Amino acid sequence: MSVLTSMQNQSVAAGNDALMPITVSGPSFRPLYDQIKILLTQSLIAGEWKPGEAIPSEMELAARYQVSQGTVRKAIDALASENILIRRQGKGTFVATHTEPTHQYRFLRIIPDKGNKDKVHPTTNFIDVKRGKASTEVASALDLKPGAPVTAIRRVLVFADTPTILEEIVLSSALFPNLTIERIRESRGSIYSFLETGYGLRMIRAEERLYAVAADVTAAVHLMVAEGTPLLCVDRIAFTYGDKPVEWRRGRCLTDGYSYYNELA
Amino acid sequence: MSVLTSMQNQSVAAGNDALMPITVSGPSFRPLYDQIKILLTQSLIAGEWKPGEAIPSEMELAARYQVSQGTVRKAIDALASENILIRRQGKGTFVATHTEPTHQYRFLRIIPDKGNKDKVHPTTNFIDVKRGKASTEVASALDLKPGAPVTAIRRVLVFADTPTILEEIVLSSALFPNLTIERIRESRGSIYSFLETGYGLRMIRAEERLYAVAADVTAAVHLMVAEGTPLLCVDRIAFTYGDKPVEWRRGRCLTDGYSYYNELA
DNA sequence: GAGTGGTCTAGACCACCCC
DNA sequence: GGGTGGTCTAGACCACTCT
Repeated sequence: MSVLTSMQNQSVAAGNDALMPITVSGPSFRPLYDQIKILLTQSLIAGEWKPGEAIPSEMELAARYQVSQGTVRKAIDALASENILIRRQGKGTFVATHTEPTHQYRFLRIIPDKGNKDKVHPTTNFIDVKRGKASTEVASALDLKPGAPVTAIRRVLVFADTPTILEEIVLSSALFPNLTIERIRESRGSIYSFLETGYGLRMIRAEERLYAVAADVTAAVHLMVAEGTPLLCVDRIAFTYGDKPVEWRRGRCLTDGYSYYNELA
Repeated sequence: MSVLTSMQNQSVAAGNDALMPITVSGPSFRPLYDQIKILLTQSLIAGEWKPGEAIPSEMELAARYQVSQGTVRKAIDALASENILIRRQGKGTFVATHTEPTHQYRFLRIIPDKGNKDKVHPTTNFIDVKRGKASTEVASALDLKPGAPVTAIRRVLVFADTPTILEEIVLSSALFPNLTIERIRESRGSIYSFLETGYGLRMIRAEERLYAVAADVTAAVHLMVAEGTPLLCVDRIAFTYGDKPVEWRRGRCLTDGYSYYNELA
């Protein structure tokens, strides 16, 4: 017995007068594939399928939700286009992960000015990891109370031997306990891949705001430029399932030979 | 007689031994809906349907290309997701246009820091429109010979009485003859809407590169700030149908109360 | 060969818009 | 009421992957 309400009654085989026409459709109408998309998302939140794992086949899901394969397909298509699931023909559909090399630096948009939009993978120098209280800015971004305990990571990304980005990353200490510089370092990967394996929280989406600032003393020192040098500042809020904000980040970037690349459609 | 090659033979009605199995499928396989997408794009390039107009209904197109409605649907879905076509339930499918108020500033990503991501529509002050020769940078961006004749437009976008963006827009004079400040001014709309109505060329996509610079004298004067003020520099190349680059643009933006907003997925 | 995702079809019906 | 896009189904077949 399905809990879902469909646009159509399943009166395809005519003469089925016994069935209640459930086409309430009511004030707010939700397509079936949308409801299934929500159910799938809930299973992802609940951890029924973990990052990297395969979800059940389309046929199995169709049977589970009592809908046709095509409807399941449409739900999966939507999640795949949001980079939450990954389809692989002949193999199955998988929960996306930041651990794969391909998705390692998925959110990094800084690329060299020359050289055909190829990303250059940076190396990372950690500065420190400190515990502190959330500023009002961070608190409102992460839906925390001002002053809530947070952990701040500072690091420098080095592109081809040039220190290029000074980053400050802030996470709720409640959500991510026991964050230490050693644990992050030994994970050897992106921060997101570390948070995924270490805390089971996957980032699926982010919002960024870009603006220009002059380098202060700290930035000047770490990026080895003169104080006052114009820097590209990138503020980011990253979200997990259910649009829950879990990371705040500010990167200050030396755009000398590098730039932030974006496509508009 | 269809020119298209399908994945399946239309041997649905069995016992059709006379038909040649066209399933060459060969080395490079192209889904039917992809081929139809290309045909639709060609019709758009040819100007068979102009911006703002409706294209034929899905049923008509299915009949024209000798495929099912579902296949046409998938082709249109792809074009709609690229903002090339716009679907309107109950009315039809339309060729997207920059003339509509909704799409007026589709490529503008600068929004106020406060106020929930609402775009503020700027007013425009034109500085000058000059003819000149393409620099090597512009020439390579627009696929022109270095030194080819171009027209450069300079203007300032004003947000809430604050001059915020100084823009330089470069277009091939061959493609866009007789560009004058008067014609642009009297068109009263975005540049892209003007180019669309005046020259029939529609921008469908753009690439941007962002970086930080210090304000030079010109920028300082027009944006009314001190020389050396950090500015967000946005270089853009805009493309028409067939990925043909037709506009080069550099905007220098005072990010004081405003920032460049971007979503990552 | 069995299983998975991917394509294509034909047909029924719903929601929306306009006459 | 008739047209358009939107949803949903059932079924056939293709392409890919692994065993």
